[in-house]
Amino acid sequence: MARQKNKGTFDPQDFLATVNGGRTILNHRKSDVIFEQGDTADAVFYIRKGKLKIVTTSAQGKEAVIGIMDVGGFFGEGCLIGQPLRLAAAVALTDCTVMRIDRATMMKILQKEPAFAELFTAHLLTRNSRIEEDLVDQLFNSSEKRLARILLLLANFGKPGQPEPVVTKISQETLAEMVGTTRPRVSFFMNKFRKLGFIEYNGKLSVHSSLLSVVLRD
Amino acid sequence: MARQKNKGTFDPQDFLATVNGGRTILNHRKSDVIFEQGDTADAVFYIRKGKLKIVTTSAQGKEAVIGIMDVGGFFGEGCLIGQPLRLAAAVALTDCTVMRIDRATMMKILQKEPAFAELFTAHLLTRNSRIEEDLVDQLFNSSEKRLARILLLLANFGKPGQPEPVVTKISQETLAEMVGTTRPRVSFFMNKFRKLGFIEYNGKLSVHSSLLSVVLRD
DNA sequence: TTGCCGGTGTTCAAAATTGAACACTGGCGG
DNA sequence: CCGCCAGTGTTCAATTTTGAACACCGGCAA
Repeated sequence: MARQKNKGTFDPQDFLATVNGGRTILNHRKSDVIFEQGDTADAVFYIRKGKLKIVTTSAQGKEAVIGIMDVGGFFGEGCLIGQPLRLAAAVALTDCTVMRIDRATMMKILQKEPAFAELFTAHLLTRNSRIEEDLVDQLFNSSEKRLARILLLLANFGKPGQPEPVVTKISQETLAEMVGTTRPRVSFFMNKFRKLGFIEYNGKLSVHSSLLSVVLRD
Repeated sequence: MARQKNKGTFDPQDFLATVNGGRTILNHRKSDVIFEQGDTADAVFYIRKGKLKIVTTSAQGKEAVIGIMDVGGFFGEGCLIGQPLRLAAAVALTDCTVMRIDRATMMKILQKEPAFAELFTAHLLTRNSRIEEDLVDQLFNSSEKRLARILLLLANFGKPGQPEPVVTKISQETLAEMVGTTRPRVSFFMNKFRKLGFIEYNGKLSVHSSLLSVVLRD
């Protein structure tokens, strides 16, 4: 079982690193599709390394990024409450390593191991509040502010470290999908931000804290 | 403690009905504010009776309804991951009875009682997928479709029962906040829907399943 | 009865956003 | 070297959305 040698204890981190009943480790290259919208949903995933995006495609073919998941995050949880199919695709943004956990295994372990359940609940709460913020952002703010916010978030603002926040290359197309607008709009505002000295970019992108003024003004 | 007489067992429903360490029952009248945006966040709430809305107000004074919570739902969970202040207000839509659970009590019980944790996790997952849907709706659909969707959801579509779905009175202003648009827009589309026979309303509102065509078309 | 008031129906110009188009760039494989 | 191509900068008309305004309709208290 998912139990360690020192019997009687349970370490979630160890559980999430060990291949065993119902758990497998998968390696993906950048841009790989981990699952596709419409696939049958019978497992939850945990990210051990890398970053990925969750993308939905509308009937008209428009795409929207509804989440960027990072190390330590879970995704594909919808299947735990009876969603039979994936409502969105998961696409690797970098090379990444994920652990796949069967739905049944996941449910069992959530019941049996409070320490694990706690970890998972914390993830859900965090994710919850992030989506709520995204929704509010969408409802209240112009695309200019939304873009500024996304750039700041990508640059890990709020987290310690990174005195000069740099984001790895990301296309305007993807930014547009994340912000919920069109590419020309992103291009327009990126240039505006650059002219104002809020960001710099040639190949890489660096975001200055002065960009905050865009989000905060008015 | 939160333990029943028949020692050794734990019934979440019973727990959520019994006043005891860290738990209190509160009764609210329609339109009462259960907590305000900016209040200190030190408790989670569980709805035993009634319906309420979660509302955020922007710096510019615009309001947005980011959730309608019903019997059996939790709200105010943000405090469990260190949000010190309420990011939104909770306002009763009907008379309602809620149980207030101290943050500390909630965290303890989540650790100690798997059955309760399971209930809570299920709530989080459901809420999660609903907000995601709301976000996607906002990103993809026009205000006309969004209004149609909200009306259908209010009429409890998807749930069994209600052959002729009727919604209790709700102002166009509130609808506008839920949909994320302006009141004139709501007025315009409501009349359009009425003319097309998708809805009826004098005092009460009834929603026909034919309204689905608006959401599905194109 | 009168006057107030919340909720509604409607209009309209201003502003934001879309979507499609076109030219330009730099890298990369052949 | 050349051609291809993804990503970018830019334009612009069409469409959607906003925000403010005004009139109308009950109900209800004075």
